[in-house]
Amino acid sequence: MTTMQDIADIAGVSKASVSLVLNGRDVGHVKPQTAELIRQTAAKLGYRPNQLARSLRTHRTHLLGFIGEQVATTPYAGGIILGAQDAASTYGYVLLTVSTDGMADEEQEITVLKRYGVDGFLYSKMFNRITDVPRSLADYPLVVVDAIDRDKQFPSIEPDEFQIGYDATKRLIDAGCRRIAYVGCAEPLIAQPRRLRGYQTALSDAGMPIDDALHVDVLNNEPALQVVGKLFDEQRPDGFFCFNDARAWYVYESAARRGLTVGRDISVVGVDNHRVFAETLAPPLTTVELPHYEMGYWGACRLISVIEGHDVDTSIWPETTAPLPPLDATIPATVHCKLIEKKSVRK
Amino acid sequence: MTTMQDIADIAGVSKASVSLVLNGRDVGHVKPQTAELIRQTAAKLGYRPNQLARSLRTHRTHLLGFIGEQVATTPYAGGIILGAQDAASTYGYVLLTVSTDGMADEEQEITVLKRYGVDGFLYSKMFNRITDVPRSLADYPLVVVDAIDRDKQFPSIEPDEFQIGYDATKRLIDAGCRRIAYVGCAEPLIAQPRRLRGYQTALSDAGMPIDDALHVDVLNNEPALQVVGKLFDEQRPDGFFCFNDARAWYVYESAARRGLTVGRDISVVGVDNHRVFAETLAPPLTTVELPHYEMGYWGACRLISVIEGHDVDTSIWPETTAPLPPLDATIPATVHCKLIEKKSVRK
DNA sequence: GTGAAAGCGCTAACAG
DNA sequence: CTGTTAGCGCTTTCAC
Repeated sequence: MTTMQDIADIAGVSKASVSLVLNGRDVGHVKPQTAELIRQTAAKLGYRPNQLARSLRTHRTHLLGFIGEQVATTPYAGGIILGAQDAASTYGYVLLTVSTDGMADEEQEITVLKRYGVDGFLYSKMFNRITDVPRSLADYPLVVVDAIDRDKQFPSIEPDEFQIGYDATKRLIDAGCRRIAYVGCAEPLIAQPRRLRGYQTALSDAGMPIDDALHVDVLNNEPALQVVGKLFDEQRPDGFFCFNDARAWYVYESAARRGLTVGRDISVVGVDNHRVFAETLAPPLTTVELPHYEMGYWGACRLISVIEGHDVDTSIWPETTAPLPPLDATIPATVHCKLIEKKSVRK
Repeated sequence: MTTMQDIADIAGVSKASVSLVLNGRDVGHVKPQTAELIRQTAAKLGYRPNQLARSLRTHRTHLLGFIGEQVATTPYAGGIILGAQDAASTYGYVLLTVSTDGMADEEQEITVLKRYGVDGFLYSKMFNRITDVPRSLADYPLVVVDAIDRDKQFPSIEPDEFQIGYDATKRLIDAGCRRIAYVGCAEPLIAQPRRLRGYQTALSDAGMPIDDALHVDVLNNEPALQVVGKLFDEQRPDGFFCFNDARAWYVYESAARRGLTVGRDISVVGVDNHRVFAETLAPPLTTVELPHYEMGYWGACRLISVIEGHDVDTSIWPETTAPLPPLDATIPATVHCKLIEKKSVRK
């Protein structure tokens, strides 16, 4: 393994010069000629910087602690991880991943990550909710992903819930639906009121009335099916926005029991975030897909920008020669969602 | 941040003694009395070892490089990651995760991981195949997960493909099926011949004939549906083992076109590894679930055992007080699969 | 038993 | 401009 000392010896210069040159801080300090010599020697010897030694000195590791959940049971955590990793990789960071799935002790995992000197944390949940960030994380740069911090102490990144409601409803309107129901969630989720407002705004924008009778919020249980059934019988909606796939299931089931065909007699758009639907029903739902990858990506960007004080470190040597993309204040706090067309909406 | 020097100063001993004690190598070197004093001082000061400094000295980081793929699109990578992390965590390691999904440059990611001094690599694929391990990894401890190394140079861990074929076929036999078809994969996959042998062995064990006419291998394309249709018409099977969910789809579709109901007229068991099925069909398949978590878990165990020469490092201080579980040669090379019962098999 | 001292590979002051 | 020096926090001989 070649060290800076080796390079210094062979090039006949000092470690210090080598360090300066290889970290791109040579201009005005090291003669271009010697700098070039150093660079060539480094390349010839196949020098690879020892990140450990560097970190020990600088107190910066370029390590991001990623704390996730439900990593094994949904593909969503994977999406977030991948997005975060792409961003991290772009800016010269790496993810130290831990999952709190089976873990009794989140704190233990946090302690371990701290031991490795992570520069900051990505604290990620699998659906948008208000969460308590462990106090042990308070001193670190941290970004909450797919959730928000109860104390609003840390920046967070969430899906654009309003837009979800708006887009889905718009799609139903475009499909020709005249009586569009909102099948929501009776639990106190962040997303619920926001999606509802999106739904209502889409209706208003289209000059359609907002009829409270078309709005039901249900839990994930037996009575839910009756409530939705009643909605079918009393209101006869021709379009449904479903808060998630569990809610979509009630709509599909109710439709089936009434001899109605989804995609012909009624149209359904739902948000796919619990994977129940995809595994249970056919044909698949027209879906508003939650932007997990994007949240991971922008979450990591924001974290890095916090860590670096909005100044990207360009001293990643020698693999990265291209300048890093600028990382500035244009990082979004909410992310739009894609609408995935399937067969459940009339053309 | 408390360092060993701080402890030494306060306890009135030397750094060396502190190091010995806190790493559990004090017996016979440090007087029990001073050892106790050191431990108490450390606890009082809330000492946390600096893993970076330790690693710089020892050339051991307790970092495992995890190289995965399809992290964002399937829940399977997540399963492997979680399993690997659980094992890692148990033995005092952490996962440094990178995914090669969108990556043009796997090598770049590898270089980065090396810079952090990972002790070894988990090289993971998302379905069992023969893979080339990047040459740049050759000098490191490495375990291939859910694949095998073409050069058989590295240990690997795979699903027990024979058992998959055997269990699935056994299930169909138990369900009363008399003519069980094998709908396989015409691509050259490792799993194909092994599952086929499992299928054949299960039939033999049950005293049933092996009829080649009941065995078709298809690609994932249009003709496949015709081949399976022909199988239905000419052989009239009453049970189907499907290589994966894509193959299961051909069976479901063919059945539907002939007015046959899965779970009543015919029974179907399949291996769920491409998620196509789950998103496309109802009712869900009776499934042989691939043991992703387990492969991750045992893969990490094997890697750690290679790294440590079958001797687990117990110097994880101070959080881990309980002795680590023994890590020995009982690590499996193949992992059994769970059979998940759904509605597609007659009782 | 215990402590002093020499580094691991790198960065950052400070001389020259 | 360039080299010397002093560590970052820890482990590990090797004297005492």
